[in-house]
Amino acid sequence: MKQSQLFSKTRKEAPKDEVSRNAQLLIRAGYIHKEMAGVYSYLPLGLRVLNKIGNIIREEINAIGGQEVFMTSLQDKASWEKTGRWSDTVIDNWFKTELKNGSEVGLASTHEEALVSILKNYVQSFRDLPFSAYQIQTKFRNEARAKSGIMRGREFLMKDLYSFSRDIKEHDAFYEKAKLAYKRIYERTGLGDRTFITFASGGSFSKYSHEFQTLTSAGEDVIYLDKKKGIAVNKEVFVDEVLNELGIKRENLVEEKAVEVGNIFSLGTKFSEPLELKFVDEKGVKQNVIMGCYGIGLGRLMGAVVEVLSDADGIVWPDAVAPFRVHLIAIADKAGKVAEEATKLYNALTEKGIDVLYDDRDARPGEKFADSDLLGLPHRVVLSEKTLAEGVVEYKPRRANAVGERPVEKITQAELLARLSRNTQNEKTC
RNA sequence: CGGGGCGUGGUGUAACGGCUAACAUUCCUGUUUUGGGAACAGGCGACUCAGGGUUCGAAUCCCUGCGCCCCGACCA
Repeated sequence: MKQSQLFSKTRKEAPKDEVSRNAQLLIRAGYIHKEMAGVYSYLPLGLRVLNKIGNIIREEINAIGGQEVFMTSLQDKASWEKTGRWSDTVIDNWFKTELKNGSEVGLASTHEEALVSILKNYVQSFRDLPFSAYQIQTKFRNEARAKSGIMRGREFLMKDLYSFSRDIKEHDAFYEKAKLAYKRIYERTGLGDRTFITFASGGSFSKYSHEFQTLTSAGEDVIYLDKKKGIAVNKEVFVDEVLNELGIKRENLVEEKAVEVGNIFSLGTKFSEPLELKFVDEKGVKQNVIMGCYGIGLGRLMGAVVEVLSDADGIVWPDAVAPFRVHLIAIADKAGKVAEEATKLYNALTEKGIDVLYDDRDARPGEKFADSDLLGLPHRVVLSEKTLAEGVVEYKPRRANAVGERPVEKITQAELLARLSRNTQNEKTC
């Protein structure tokens, strides 16, 4: 992509009403647009990040057998009444609206009812189980107070996975697989070393649910982390009884602020029973299906990455989620030779399947570098009269640096290509 | 939903109740310039969130509504 064509623009100042770091940086860098409180549009750069995150999630969920579906946002009142969740006192953040004929519909905040209703047509026998389905879809939640930029909105993309098992043993096995898939997702999106599985309150069916909490001061949750064991306890279940049960010692815990970037939950028969999702077992006996649900908010995950991976100059995207991997910057000369060479390199990289944002704008170097830091693409390559004369390119990784520190390497184009393709391979195997 | 704060060009700010609402930035034109947000010249862009009221006169004071932000509660 040539930056001169990009539908986006950077700005020096963030809107004054935007306080959260993630929204400030993402707006300044032109990734998102705020439509109203808690409601954000994604511009081309932001959408690319969202799609990369979505695809990582897809790969990992597909790998444990999840099948992708796409359900509706408009929800039928009847099935929600059966589970007792239509009431505004039970779910206080409903968005509801009306059809022309006067009947009420809801805007989905989650999809247990919807998917179970579908499955009644497809699950009859023990032979139809186990299986799991997921989607990446817009959720609507009428939050009393939106905040934290894209980390807590009223409309947001969520990956929601639902599992359907014959018995608890089968459910538990899948639940453990889901845990591992989640772990890989956070590793691949760059949050691995500061994201911890966290025990949180469960429900009527299981004592605990598990959250994935990423340490950041921007988070809303308080957790108690055992760094050695790599597990944590949410404040909501932080009592001696729980600690004893989990074999965690109070003195090994540190209190941390964190953001919940994922949640997995054993549902038991909470939904299958009222909605009558049953199957006939080997003995011909009708049984309720055992369910689990597993959520990840894509925008929240993206916001968390920005919160955690950014510095004074801007965002520092990990390779796997950056909108483009390479930022190619041409510092133009009068003769136009640099632009010519940069275009060639841009084409060469693009042909190799490497995402490049090519800053071909007629702007001064300072502006280009400042924009580049703000956008946060992981690999910066600079071409100028100087580098042309030396037969090299300048390479600088966009990692968090000390203020004023700008380490630069001079390498040949061949070496650059080799490095970038090496990184691609690492990505695939990790 | 309780408490507090705030609404002025795209963005950030200014303006005693009193001239044509100012400055910076962005944007446009031109000259010059090209390694960390260049300089100069010219220009576009706001009936000051909406509606009412007070006043000779309102961005400014008062009322109502709407919106935004913060703290708290909530987050199935």
